[in-house]
Amino acid sequence: MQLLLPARQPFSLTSVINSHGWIRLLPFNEEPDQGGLSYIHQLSSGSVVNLQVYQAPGGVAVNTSSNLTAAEEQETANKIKWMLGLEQDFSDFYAVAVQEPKLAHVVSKASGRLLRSATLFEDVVKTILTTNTLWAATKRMCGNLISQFGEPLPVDPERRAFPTPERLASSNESTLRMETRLGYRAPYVLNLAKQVASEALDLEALKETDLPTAELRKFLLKIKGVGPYAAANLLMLLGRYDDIPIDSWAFKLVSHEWYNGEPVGPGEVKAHFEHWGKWKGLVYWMWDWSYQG
DNA sequence: GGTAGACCTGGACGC
DNA sequence: GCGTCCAGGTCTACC
Repeated sequence: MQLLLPARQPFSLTSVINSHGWIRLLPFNEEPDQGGLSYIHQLSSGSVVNLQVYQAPGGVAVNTSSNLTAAEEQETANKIKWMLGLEQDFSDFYAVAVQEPKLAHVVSKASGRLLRSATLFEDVVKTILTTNTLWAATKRMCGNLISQFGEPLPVDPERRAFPTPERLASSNESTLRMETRLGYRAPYVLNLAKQVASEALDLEALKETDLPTAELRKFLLKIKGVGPYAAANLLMLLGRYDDIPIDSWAFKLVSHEWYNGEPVGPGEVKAHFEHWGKWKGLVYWMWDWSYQG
């Protein structure tokens, strides 16, 4: 079956897909032939579906691998709206970005939306998996989590959904450490899964919270395994752009852009984006860096 | 609040 | 093939 979902204009599915590396982490997949994406998702009913998303006039078309009940259809629509930021308004950002040549592409490509997972739990776990490691290892760890704990897609059991907090909470640190190869991150992921599964931690509520960004950042920093970089990354995914996810790559970019390759620290990175105010994180993310490493 | 060392994996490199 | 070094953020202990 197919759902048609409107998007606040301007909207570009290609820009969302290319917004960062999430598209290369399972259970996302690119659908290069048709310029879309697919995502294996376990609905709250327990059903596992393949959601194929394509650009359509005024928004996106979502093809599902099986027929959905009315409740499942509504849940799917809500998830896709969140994942693609269909209702996000970037007109204020475009108004300031158009004045900066390094951001000219943002307006012409309708960029700004960042690809999100269906649940904040999945995004927090994936963010933890990006820390202190190389991208190839992040992909491997994420793939291991899904292959070992994710529910299979009935029509193609090789493809699986991201594991639920309940499923991961029923695992143990040794398995996550040694078999899933999460290393020292294993207790962080297990602890997070247990907190979410027991409802001691309601991550989904953070999607709608009106907490000031500083308070939200403090909240995220209380999660074991989430430090300054991970918190800033998650704030970006939550639509809060007044913090910059500063990692070692940020130092290289800023060093090359403004310091002729000389070593820089967090202070220099922040200094170059401070005047962008509430948009500084997005400006950093969308900046037209010529440095490729 | 700031700093040092440990954590863990895998790629690069030298032998 | 083996051993060593290094990169990559966060945690804890300590000052």
